[in-house]
Amino acid sequence: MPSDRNLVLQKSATIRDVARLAGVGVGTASRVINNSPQVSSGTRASVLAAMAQLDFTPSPVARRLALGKTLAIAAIVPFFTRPSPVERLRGIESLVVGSGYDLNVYNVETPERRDFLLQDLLRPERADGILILSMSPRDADVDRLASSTVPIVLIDANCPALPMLNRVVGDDRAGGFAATQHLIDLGHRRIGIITDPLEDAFNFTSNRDRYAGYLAALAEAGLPFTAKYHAYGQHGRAEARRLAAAMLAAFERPTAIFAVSDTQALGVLEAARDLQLAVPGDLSVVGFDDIEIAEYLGLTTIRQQLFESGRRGMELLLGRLKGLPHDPVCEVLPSEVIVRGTTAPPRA
Amino acid sequence: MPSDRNLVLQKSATIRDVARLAGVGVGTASRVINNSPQVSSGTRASVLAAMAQLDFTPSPVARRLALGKTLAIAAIVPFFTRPSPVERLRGIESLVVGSGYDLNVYNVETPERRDFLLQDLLRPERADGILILSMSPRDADVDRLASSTVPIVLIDANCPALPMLNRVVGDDRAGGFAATQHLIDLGHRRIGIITDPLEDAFNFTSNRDRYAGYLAALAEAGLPFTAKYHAYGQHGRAEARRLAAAMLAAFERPTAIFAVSDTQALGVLEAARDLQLAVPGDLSVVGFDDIEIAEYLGLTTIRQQLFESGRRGMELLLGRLKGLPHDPVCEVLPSEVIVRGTTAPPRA
DNA sequence: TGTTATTTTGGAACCGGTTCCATATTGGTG
DNA sequence: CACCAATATGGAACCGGTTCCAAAATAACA
Repeated sequence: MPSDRNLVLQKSATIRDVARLAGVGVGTASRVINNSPQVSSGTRASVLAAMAQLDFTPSPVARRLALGKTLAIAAIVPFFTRPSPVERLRGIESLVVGSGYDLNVYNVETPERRDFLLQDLLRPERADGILILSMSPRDADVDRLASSTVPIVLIDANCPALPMLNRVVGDDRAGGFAATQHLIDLGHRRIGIITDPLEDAFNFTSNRDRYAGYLAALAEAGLPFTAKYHAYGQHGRAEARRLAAAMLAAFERPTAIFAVSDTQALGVLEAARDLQLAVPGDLSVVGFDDIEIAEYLGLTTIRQQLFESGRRGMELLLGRLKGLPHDPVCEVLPSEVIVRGTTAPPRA
Repeated sequence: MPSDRNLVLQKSATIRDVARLAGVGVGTASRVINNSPQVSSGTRASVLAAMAQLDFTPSPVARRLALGKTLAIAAIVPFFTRPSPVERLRGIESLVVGSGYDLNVYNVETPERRDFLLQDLLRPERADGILILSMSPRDADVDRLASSTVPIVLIDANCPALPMLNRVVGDDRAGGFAATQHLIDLGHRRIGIITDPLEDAFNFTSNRDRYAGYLAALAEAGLPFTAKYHAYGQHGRAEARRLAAAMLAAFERPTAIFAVSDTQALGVLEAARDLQLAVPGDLSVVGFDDIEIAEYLGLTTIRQQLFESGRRGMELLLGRLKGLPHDPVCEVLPSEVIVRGTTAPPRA
C-alpha cells in the first residue's frame, strides 16, 4: 500500500527541501519566508510555488533557536479560574492574536509553585516577556526581578522597591475608600469589613489596599475603628459566609458590610439570608470587582477595569518587546462605585 | 564599571560551557542532565557542580529541536472565559504540572479563527498533542483530523465520522432528558426550552443533544412538542432574558422552562422577575452545568463533571503521548439532577 | 564597451541541545 | 596477570531555521 506508507512516512518538508525544489539556496528561501525585499520577484514566485507544493510551514522551534528568542510570553496567574483573573486574562489574550507571540499561562495555587516559576521563568531561554498578575514581589524576589534581562510587567501588583518595572494597577485604596464613603454617606456608623488575610503567602496587595481605604474613610469621617468589625479569612464565598455570620450574630452588629470582593460579598448575602436579615433594610452590602453576576444580583459594588488591566499590561509588554523607548510606567485604572440594590440608609 | 558590564553581557551558559568547566565531553554533560544511569558517580558530581556554578538551565528550545518534539500541548477552546470552559481548563491544567509539557491555550471566538487554528496547529512541528473543546468537527474537518499524525482528544465534542479519536463527553442527551423528566414528574405539561441556535458556526453538539433529550422526554410522556415553547438565540444571559420574556408574555405561557445552560437560566429568572412571576410558584426553571453561582441562587440544574472532563481528557492525551496502547476511548461522564429551589409543581 | 555600483544569490556557520558510534576505562574471571 | 565483557566517555553529526559574507548577476554610467 504505497499510498499508506507515503502518508505515514511523510515527514514535514524543511527549508532545504523547499530550496532544492525551487532550485535556489536556503538563504534565498529563508528570505522569501521572511519576505525580505531583496529577492527578485521571479525567484520569490518559484520559492512560493515550491512552498505550496510541499505544504511547507517553517518550524517555530527551529526559528526560535536560530533567532535566540522564545517568541513566548509567560503569564504567571494566581488562581486563574477565579472570576477576576479570568477577566484580566481575557484582556491579555485579546492582544495575543497577531502579536507573533505565544501565550503561556502558568497557574499558581501554592507558594512553592510561585517560587519555582519565579526562578524558572525569569530566564531569557524561557520567555521573552513576563506578566505577573496580582502577586506583588516580596523582598526576597526583588534582586532577582531587578537583575532580570527579561522584560516584566506587573498587573494588579505593586512593588515600590522596583520602580523600573512597568505596571498596571487599580486604585484599590481609592476604591476601598469610596465603598466605605458610600456607606458613610448613607448614614451608616457601624461598618464591617471582610478581607482575605492581610498577610498572605502571595502578597496580594489589592486586598490590603482596599482595607487601607476603608480605614482612611472611617478616620476621615471621625468614626472609630473597631477590631470586631474586621474579619478575615481564606478567600471565597463559604469562608466569607462564616465570617459574616459570626460578625452579625454579635452584640451591636454592623449595619453595613464591605466585602473586598464580590465573591465574598455573596457569602455575606448568604449569611444575611441565614439570619433572616433583610438586605438592604437590615444590612447593606458592598462588594468589589463588579463581576458578571453582580449585576444580576443587584449588588452594589466597586467596578474595576479588569479586562482593561490585562489588555493594557500586555500592550506595555509588547511595546517593550518591540524595543519602543520605555520610561517605566505605572498606570492606575480608576474604579467606580456602582450603586445597585444592596445598599440603603440604616433603619432608623 | 566591570561588574555592570558583566551583568549585561552575561549570556546564559550552554552545555558546552558546562562540559568544559567540568572537564568532560558534551555527551557526558547531556547524560547527566537527563540523568542517564550510565555515568559514574564521580563524573556526575563534577558535572552537577559545574552546572550549579554556572547557573545552567538547559534551553528548552534547543531541547525541542534536538528531540524533534515541541513538548507542548495545544488546547483549542471556544470562549474560554465562560464558566464551563474555564472549569474544564482547570481540570486540564491540574495535570500540566509535572507532565513535562507546556500548555498553550488558543481561544476561539470566530469561525475564521477556528479554521485557522485547525489548519495551523495540526502539524507535528506545532504541538505534540491537541485538545479540542466543545467544537465538534464538521465534515470539512474530518479528512484533516483523520490524517493528522498529532494525537487529538475531543472534550465535550463528538464526531461519529472519526471513531478513532479519543473523547470525553457529558451525557447531554440524558441530561436534557432528566431535566425535562424532572419537570414532567412535578406535573408540568407546558414546558418551554431555551437553547443556543441549533445550527451554529462552531458545531456545539451539547446544545443540540440537550434539546434532543428534551424532545425525547416529552415524547415518552406523550406530551406534544409545541414550537412556540422552543426559543433559541445567542448564548448568554441577556439574550435568554429576551427570549424568555417573549415566551412568557404569550398566551398559554409555559409553567416551566428548561434552559440549556445556567447562564441562560439566569436570564430566564430575570425575565420572570421582570414579569412579576414567582419562581417556582408561577414558573419553574431548570438550568444546566451547575456552575458555582447556581448553588448560591438555589437553581435547580443538571450537574455535569466539568473539571473531570478536562482532567480526564488531558489524562487520555498524556497516555497517548507516553505511547501507551490506545484503544480509542469514548468516555461518557454521567450528569446528575440537582434539585434546589427553582422547581416545584405548577400552581393548580 | 568597459568599469564600477548595486542588487541577488548561494551556502557555511551558527543557535544549544541529543544521540550514536568509536574509543577508553573499569571490572570480573581463569 | 592476561583477556574479554561491561561500563563510561568524548565528540561529530544532526535537528531546521537565520544570518553573514563572498561571489554572481544585473544595472548604471562614462
